[in-house]
Amino acid sequence: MAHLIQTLQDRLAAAIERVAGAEHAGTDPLLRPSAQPRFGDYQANVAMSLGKAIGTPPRKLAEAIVTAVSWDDVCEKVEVAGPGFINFTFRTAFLDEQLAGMAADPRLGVAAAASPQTVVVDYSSPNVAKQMHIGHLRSTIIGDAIARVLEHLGHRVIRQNHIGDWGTQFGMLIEYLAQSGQEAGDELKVADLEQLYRAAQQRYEADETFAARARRRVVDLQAGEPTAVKLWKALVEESKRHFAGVYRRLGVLLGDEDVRGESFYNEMLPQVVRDLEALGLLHESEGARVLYPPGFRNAESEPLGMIVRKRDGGYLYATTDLAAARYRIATLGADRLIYVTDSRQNQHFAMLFAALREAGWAPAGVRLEHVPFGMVLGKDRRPLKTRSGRNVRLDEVLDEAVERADRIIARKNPDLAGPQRREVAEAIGIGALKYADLSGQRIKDYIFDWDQMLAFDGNTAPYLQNAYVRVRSIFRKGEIDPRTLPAGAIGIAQPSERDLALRLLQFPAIVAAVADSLEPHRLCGFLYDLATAYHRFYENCPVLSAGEPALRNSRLVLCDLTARVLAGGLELLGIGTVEQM
RNA sequence: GCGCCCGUAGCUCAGUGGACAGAGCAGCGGUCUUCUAAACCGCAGGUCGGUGGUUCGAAUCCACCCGGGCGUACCA
Repeated sequence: MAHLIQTLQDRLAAAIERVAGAEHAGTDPLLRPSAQPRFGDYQANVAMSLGKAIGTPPRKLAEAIVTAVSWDDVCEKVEVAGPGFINFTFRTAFLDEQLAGMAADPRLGVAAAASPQTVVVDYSSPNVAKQMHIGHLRSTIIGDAIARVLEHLGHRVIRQNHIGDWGTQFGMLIEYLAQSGQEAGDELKVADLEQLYRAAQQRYEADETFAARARRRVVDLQAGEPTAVKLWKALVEESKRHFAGVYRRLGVLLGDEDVRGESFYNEMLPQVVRDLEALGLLHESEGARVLYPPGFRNAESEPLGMIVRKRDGGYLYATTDLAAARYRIATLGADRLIYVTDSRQNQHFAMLFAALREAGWAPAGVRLEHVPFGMVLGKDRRPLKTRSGRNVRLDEVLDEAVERADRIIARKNPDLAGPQRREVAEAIGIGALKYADLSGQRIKDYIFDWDQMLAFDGNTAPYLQNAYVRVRSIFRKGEIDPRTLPAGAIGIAQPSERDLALRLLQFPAIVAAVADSLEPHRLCGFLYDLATAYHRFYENCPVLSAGEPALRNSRLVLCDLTARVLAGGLELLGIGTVEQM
């Protein structure tokens, strides 16, 4: 079933073609929700811009568009106003019908993509042998939301957790483990990875003999020497267990099968360089092999290059990223590559994409996208750190989120206790944390503020979760199973019902917009507006005591639809709901 | 220096080239014998960093400037 915006859009396209000719058939009708109720439900602004282009007075063109096709089945009123706005007011019966269709649809009107794509989403990417910290939060949460949305739309989503499991730092870690009696083959038990890392680093800096042995271990590892490899593998395995624990708690859909670390591409690196050589794209600079994508300048305004092979023959992240992208396109069959990393890597990805195009490894049809995001700042507007200046550990952040949520629930709803309260605290705390990260424009830095993210007012997860709870509480109180409701029972009677209906019907378009823009905050904004519309409805429209059975049924269906969109929308963001809070 | 990003109410943030710029918090004032008041309603609060430009129309697009952040090859 075409959703209502699509219906209007299609009809506008037909009208424009009839009035302005086939060459303007594809013109965007500039359909928007109306700025004010007196301008109807939706407005099309196409007449002003198109009128100018084809030399017809906008008002005249608007009137021609209005009379070119019939709107009667959809709109009770179509008016031309001001300089050439076309204002549409839907027929209530049409809205009823649309809502009924949405209510009967398990996908809530969100159609699966007509031509599914293979999309690789690269996100999270923590480092082996280190605790996950606050710096991994945004990539993990935003990337997961994006992957969920694309998957829901029927795309084949391949998650890639590009963990940092390779590099010279493993020399000191291996040497440290070996010296502390860790036997190759033992399962590694490292309670605190961060501590191990620091200890190894300290030793490396203080002890020259140790450092020399550590460097030797790097060579061993690269050569596949069994002891070095075993210890390295043990480190990777322990780290993956740590990551999995954090992901489970965060409700992030990254599993072991999604882990494809830097080491995976090792054996491809020489070939990458050879192929770039063969393409004539590499130049010599101070002993390194360098690719210069056009348009990049360094501090001295000389061409800025990507080093793909160091003077000493080693490879860098640029080489690995090239190999990974090529693998994802050629082997995994990706139509779209998405990288969710902080905005500081903007230039790196711009160069990487330019290089991929230049090498012909990313054909024109493949979409390459960096999804940049800003930093997490403390209230002092400086990057968030602990008092001692260290990175804030993610598991500590999660604990604190749940603790704080638990305290709030204990205060506000003393009836809730025991394991149920714990479960609710988990959903509220983690949800609040994730939502705070998702609800603003991702490119901006955001200020990490417990009180704000856990507030039950404003654009927060608890507010949305509470709106859901309030809906569900109606069904509990009325002892009604929403599945037994007749979906077709909707009959809008009140203005606040109509506002709620229009809001609900936007859901499919919003999900599509998020999939295209990769901006989850749009979905957040929508859910917040929906919850607000529901609360107004809730104030004005008694449900259980609605009197007439038809009205009561209609409102119950509206309630259920609201609950399903709220829960479904939050689910797309990776945030859970609870029945009571 | 060059490049990228940010600048909207006291604070935290929305805002798709369209009609008088919107929320939440904080402030002031209302509304619970009635489905969770964890809510709702109202009042007050703005040279949309600045100056030009494009446009019938600019917070939104362009140029320059002012603030702030980040990047600027042998880490990732």
